[in-house]
Amino acid sequence: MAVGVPESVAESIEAAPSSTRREILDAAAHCFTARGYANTSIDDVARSLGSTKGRIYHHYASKADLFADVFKTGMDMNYQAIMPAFEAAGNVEEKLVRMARTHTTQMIATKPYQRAVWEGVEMHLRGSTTPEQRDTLTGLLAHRDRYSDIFKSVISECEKRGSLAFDNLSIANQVMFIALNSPLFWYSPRPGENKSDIDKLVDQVVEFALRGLGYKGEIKS
Amino acid sequence: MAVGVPESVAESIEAAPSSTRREILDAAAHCFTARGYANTSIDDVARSLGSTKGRIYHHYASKADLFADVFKTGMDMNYQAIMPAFEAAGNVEEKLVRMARTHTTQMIATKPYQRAVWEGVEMHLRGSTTPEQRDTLTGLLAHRDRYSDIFKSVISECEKRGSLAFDNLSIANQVMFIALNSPLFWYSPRPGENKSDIDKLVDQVVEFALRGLGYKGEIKS
DNA sequence: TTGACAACATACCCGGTAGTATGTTCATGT
DNA sequence: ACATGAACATACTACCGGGTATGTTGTCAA
Repeated sequence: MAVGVPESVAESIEAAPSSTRREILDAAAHCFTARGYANTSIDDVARSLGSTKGRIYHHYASKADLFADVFKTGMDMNYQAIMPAFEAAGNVEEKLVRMARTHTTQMIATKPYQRAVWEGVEMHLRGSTTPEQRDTLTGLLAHRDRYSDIFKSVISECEKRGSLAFDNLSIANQVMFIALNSPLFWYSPRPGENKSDIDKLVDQVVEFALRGLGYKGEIKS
Repeated sequence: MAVGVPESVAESIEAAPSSTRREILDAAAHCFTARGYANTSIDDVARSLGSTKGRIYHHYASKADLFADVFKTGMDMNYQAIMPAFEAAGNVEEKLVRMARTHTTQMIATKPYQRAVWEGVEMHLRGSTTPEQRDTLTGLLAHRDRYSDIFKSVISECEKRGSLAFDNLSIANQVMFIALNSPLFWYSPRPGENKSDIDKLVDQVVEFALRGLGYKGEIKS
């Protein structure tokens, strides 16, 4: 299996949303992470914007649509963050390390969006209420699966070259992602924290994940 | 810091609930994991029992109380599963391996309860609505923190002895737990699956987690 | 036999929330 | 100047779900 970016991925990454939509998205992402999707009312999002429902329903047909846009925006940000690391020169191991670091850094930098993505995945594992929501979520999940497959292919290459060691590729990929995503559940910004502090956190997480995959090499860049 | 079981832990582990309460708990745990706490109505739980609200509200004062009992029951099951591994003879490394295997096996065996525990932790990270709920959850979380501390102390011992290597103890513990808990998010029982299949899954997860902590020794028992 | 209580079922209330229907304001093209 | 539509705000409806108030049934002790 060749390591390549599916065309469908690049095509489905959309341009940055308009300023007002972005404002709504930011507020929605924060509310969703703060209270969860089900416990967040549209009025909550509107209140945190200093406006009313009308504004949101003017731009989104339903609460589910708003959530879907948060989800997709979060995933798009991940693609854009990861692609340079994926396309850069160097051997597969260096590529994996860079991708892992970028991904984890991204989880911290855009945490509200990424928690929405996480909750979206959980909602899909259950059965979302209406069939239409189901279809929308399935499309979004396919988007995420392609993202996951990019990592999967890189990991598989490394394993073939003997720089990683694990039993089952899918399980290894799953556990790795959960480890890399773990800051979503225990990180919250400290006052007076700088980029170097975050880099140290990322280093620890990435080292854990790659060691878990059986990596023996150096990780610090 | 000596490795020991706080007395408060042993005391707060309660006897198995009565048969009818256990029946309600099982149904509630399944509904909560299937649809999430917020999306699960008391009527849903009652319907899955073939009865009505009245039965549940006769045993529990509120939805929050029902959830709290699911949470506590799940944690109690964890304690009871882990204790033999914790108190058994052998060096700290063997103890850690056995505890990790037991914990992960437990995540799979009692998945509905453990997902409720997970959601309870997330609910606590956010701000649960009423102050009373908040207090109840805080008490439950303390229960869970003590459980986490048992692992933490064992890990710390191993690190002092040089059999583990990581930067920050708390972060290492967090990421390890999330890795060990990961089957909660990707495992679902297959038809015709036997204990040996599950053991293999557990082996992979535990190997990932301990390698992530810097463990170099053997893991298979 | 009966009183009392546990273990439910039934019927109802009511607050919150998604969604809608209808203003209102302002900018822009003609 | 005026029409038009985008971008909201306001007011309202309908429903769902947590919680309660009130039956109903069986059991068991005295």
